[in-house]
Amino acid sequence: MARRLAPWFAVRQRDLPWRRERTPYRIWLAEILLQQTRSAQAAGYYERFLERFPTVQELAGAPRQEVLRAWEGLGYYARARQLHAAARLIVARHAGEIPATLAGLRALPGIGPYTAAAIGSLAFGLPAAVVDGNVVRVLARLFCLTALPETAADRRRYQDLAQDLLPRREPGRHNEALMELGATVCTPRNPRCPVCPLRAACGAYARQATADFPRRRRRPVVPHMEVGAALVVDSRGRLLIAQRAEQDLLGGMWEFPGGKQEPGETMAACIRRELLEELGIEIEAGPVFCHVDHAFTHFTMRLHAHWARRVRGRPRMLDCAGFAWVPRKRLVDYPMGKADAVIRAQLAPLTPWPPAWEGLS
DNA sequence: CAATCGTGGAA
DNA sequence: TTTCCAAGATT
Repeated sequence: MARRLAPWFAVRQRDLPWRRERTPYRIWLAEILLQQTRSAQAAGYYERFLERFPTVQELAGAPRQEVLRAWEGLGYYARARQLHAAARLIVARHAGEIPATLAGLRALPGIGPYTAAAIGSLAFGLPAAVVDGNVVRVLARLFCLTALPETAADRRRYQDLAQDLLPRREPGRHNEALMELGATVCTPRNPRCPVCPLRAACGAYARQATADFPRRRRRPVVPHMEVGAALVVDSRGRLLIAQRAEQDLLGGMWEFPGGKQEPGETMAACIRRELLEELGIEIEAGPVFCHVDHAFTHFTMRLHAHWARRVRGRPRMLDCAGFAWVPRKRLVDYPMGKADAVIRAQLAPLTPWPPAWEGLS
């Protein structure tokens, strides 16, 4: 298998930014960026991130908000927080060197079984097999495996098989080739079997049953939420934004404050309640500015942005990690999730500013 | 183990 | 239009 894969990869591999100049830091960064993320989307972030944080020392020395800003729009923001925390650990405890052992890598935040094997093999030549979604799909088809990759026991079977198939020569190259095959040939739907270098050995291809492997689990129906957000504008045209708690969804990111609508509650009442709970201020909720539909992995939401003004009280950090009154043009300095970023973008071109909502200023 | 954690592209 | 799922980790 490795003998057929290597020459194919040598010729067919894509030109990706993290394949141009390989250092442990760059390999680490690329692997974190690529977790649950397509290479086409990760590529732009990789280059901008490296330009902003060329070394682990500069990453470690940066404020967390700057790191989140470089990550804005990519999702799974815990990756950015953990990358930053790991960089600080590497500088503080490893003399700025990325650990060169699987155990050392695994001990860093954000590095699990896959990423440890990927960095270990690609950066340090360690004989560790990677098992990602691509590898599972390729192996399931090659060997007609019916094991579902979701459970730990089945996961181990894929891991053991991949380890058995790993050549001693250039294990990193082999790992990369197997993933590349899954990404470009052995795709989830409509695999390009005619050009596959492993076609002759593929059980699923022999049975003409590639669509049956790997088996998949039904995805549960996701709930829907109606969420309100307040565009609280002060007399100088500044907007009130809040920072989400570390452990929450979109942890550490900024948002227009608000929250989930309760049953039987008007959106205006929802927004008033949420700002009282989160920031301890009384507001008056005004007209709708816009709404944004957004789909997360495990729920969908419609975010309703209402104009609002502060009636009583000063903001306090009751149920948030921070707050700020920010001029409209400075909003881009604060990392936001997609839905709030859409609202922010719609605010940007508004004239006049502040908007002429009766009673605003 | 099972749930949680984002976003976007492809079919 | 809807569904699937991507170089997974953490709790």
